[in-house]
Amino acid sequence: MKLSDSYTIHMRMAELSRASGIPVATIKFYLRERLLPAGERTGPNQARYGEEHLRRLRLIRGLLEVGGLSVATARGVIDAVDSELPLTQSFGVAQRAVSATIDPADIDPEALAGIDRLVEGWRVSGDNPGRLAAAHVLQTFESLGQRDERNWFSRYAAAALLVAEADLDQVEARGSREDMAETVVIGTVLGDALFSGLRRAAQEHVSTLRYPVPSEPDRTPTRE
Amino acid sequence: MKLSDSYTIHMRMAELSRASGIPVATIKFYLRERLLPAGERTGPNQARYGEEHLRRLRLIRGLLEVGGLSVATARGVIDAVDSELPLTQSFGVAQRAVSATIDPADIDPEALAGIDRLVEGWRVSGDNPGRLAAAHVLQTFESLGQRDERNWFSRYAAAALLVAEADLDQVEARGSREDMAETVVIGTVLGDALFSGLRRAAQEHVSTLRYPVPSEPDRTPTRE
DNA sequence: AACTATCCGATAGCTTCACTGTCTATATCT
DNA sequence: AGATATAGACAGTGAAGCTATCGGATAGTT
Repeated sequence: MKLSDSYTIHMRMAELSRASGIPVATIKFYLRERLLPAGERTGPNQARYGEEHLRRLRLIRGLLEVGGLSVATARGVIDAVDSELPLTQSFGVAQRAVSATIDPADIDPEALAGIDRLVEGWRVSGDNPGRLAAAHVLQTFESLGQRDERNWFSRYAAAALLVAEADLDQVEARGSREDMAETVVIGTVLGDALFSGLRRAAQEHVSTLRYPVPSEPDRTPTRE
Repeated sequence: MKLSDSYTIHMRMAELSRASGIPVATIKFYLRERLLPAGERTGPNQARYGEEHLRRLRLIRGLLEVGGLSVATARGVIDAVDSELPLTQSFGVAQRAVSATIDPADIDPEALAGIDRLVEGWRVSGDNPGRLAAAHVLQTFESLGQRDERNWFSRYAAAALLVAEADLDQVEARGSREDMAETVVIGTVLGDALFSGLRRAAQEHVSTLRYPVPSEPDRTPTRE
């Protein structure tokens, strides 16, 4: 059992389960749902799994757990990684996957115009899912009486541009098309989560800087 | 119908439903779940609802639909708005609400250290939910073989700082404590969604700039 | 006062989702 | 040979977010 970790060329179901920490029944479920490709058949009711299945399982868990995707959505994303699509289309698929499908009809045209003003000069197509999603959020903000003070929203746009540039740089740093496609998908799905986490950490930081807690006996600058 | 919009001091259930676009059964459900406060009682089985209920319903739908919160989580967030907590604590509640509760035990200490390196110099407490969430994402990135190229992650951190400053500015621009608390909560929950949308629009923009589509007969710079 | 529409609150039911468990006929390990 | 494991089919489970129905009371109209 110790051995198998070093050269996991072939695994049977039980070992794949142990190695991934995912119950057998769940792996079978992912197989049924075509999230995980079938193993290499060695008989009518036998199959072997390899390193790639382990890797794929980690991707699946990442998309579901961290990215919060549904199984159906994750399948779409995974298909995009596997397909031979050009990179730009991989972006599109990944973006559509993480965006809730919004009917452009029930978005206030004024909110849409508001977003377009924010991203003035950007080359964004009309049906970009991010644009629609952002307009939907803007509409919600406004219906809740949150007005845009001190360029709140345009500072979001500026930050989003920085992140998008970082994303593209990261993608370019990968070698093959497959690696790039994988980075596009992982980056699109997990990047949202990473940013959210960092943003919340930054909120505490900025908040502590601006409103120091007076009573506390001089906290240390960082954690714990 | 047109009239009632102007002075909706008192509404009965049916009108609240019509005005909000939410089915009566669903409103009752929200009442049961204590997302929506009970109306003003006028008898043992009668109640009136006002402007504030309409407003609250919009908040609920925003949290659930746009923010993707669960009903249970939304209740926590709403309680935070209603409570008399100091602002700093409202942030904490809102942050905890949007972050999946992560057991610090099953986060690789190295991933945690990785995040701490990214946010070097920030005043972030050890149990900040964003810090843990970010570490979890980092760990997932690494398990998927995504290495940090060209300062990918630290550029996220820089952008997060920009956004957090914008957030705090927006909060300060509100007048009363209640308004500030509300902005904290709405901003924390919906801000994630707004950023994600803008990021995806920015991705298309940057991607189009870097890899212009050659065949297309010279697209116009912006939408449709 | 009668009649109809609506209300509240309780409870049960529905649908989707992501698993989880059971079963059978085979296959593999020892 | 006999214990254990496997693929695949299928039924079951539990949570979540509504949705529908009912009984008794009230509101508004006539």
